[in-house]
Amino acid sequence: MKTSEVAKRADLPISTLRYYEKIGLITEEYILREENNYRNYAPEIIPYLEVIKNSLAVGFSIHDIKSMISKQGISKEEQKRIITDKITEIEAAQKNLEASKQSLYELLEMNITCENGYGKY
Amino acid sequence: MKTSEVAKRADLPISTLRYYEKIGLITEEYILREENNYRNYAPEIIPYLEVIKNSLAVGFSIHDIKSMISKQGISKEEQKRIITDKITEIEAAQKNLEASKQSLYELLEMNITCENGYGKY
DNA sequence: TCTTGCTATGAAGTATACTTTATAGTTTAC
DNA sequence: GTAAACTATAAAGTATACTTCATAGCAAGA
Repeated sequence: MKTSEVAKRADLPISTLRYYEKIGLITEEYILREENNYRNYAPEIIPYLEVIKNSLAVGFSIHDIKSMISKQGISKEEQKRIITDKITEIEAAQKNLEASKQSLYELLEMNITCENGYGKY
Repeated sequence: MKTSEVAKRADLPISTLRYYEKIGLITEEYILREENNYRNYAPEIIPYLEVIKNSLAVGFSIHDIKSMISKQGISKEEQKRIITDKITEIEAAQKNLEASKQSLYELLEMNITCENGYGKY
C-alpha cells in the first residue's frame, strides 16, 4: 500500500504518517521500500493507526503509546501497570466530563446570566 | 489572597496563574492590585480555577474555555449554542473514553502477549 | 516527450500550553 | 538593618505534535 492510500484509509495526512515513522511510532515492520524508494505499507498499518488515533484522542501521549507498543525492555507487570494507570486516568476524566456536563446543563436550564457555572466566569 | 496562596489552594504553579492572566483567561474581576502592586485575588478564583482545570483535563482548549466564559459581545442564543455544542462534544468524548476503557480492560483480561490491541503492536 | 502529479528528504515553521530566566522592587524574620 | 523570601515584569525557552517548505527524483497519461 502506498503512502497516499494509507493516508486516505486511515484519514491522516501523509505528513503525519512520515512524522510517526520518523519518531519511531510506526516501526519498520510495517514498511517496506520499493526499488524506487517508495514506501510500501503492510495492510496491518490500518488497524494499527486506528489504535494510535484512538489512543491520542483519549489523551495518551505519543510517548505513552510507544511505551505500550514496544515490547522490548518492559515486563508484563510494567505493561499491566501502565494499562491500569491509564484506566484510572480515564475514570477520572469520565468523572470530570460528567461534572462538566452537569454544570453546562444547569447553565442551560437556569438563565444564562445567573451567577453559576460558566455563566459567572 | 496572594498569588502563592492561590497557587497552593488551586494546586497550580504561580507561573501558570500569571500566564492565565496574561492571556485573559483570568479576568480582572478576580484580581485587585495592592499599593505595592501585588495581586490580591478574590476567593472566587478558587472554584473558577477548578472549572478551568477540569475543562482542560477533559480536553477543552483554553480558547474553548474563554469562549464559554466571556459574556461580552455574544447574544444569549450564541451562548446557548456554544453550550449545547460543548455538551455534544462532551458526550462524544464520553463515548470515546468508554470505548477506550473497554479496550484497555479487554487487554488486561486477555494475555498481554496475544495478537490483539496493544499486545500486537 | 512532456507535463502533471505522486513520492522522497531534511530542515524550518506553527500552535498550544506552559516554564524559565533575568532583573528588580517589597516584605518578613532574625 | 540586612539577608532571605516573596512578588513583579518582559522576554526567551521548552515540550508536544504536527505542518510547511525547498528541493528533487520517479511515474503515468495525452
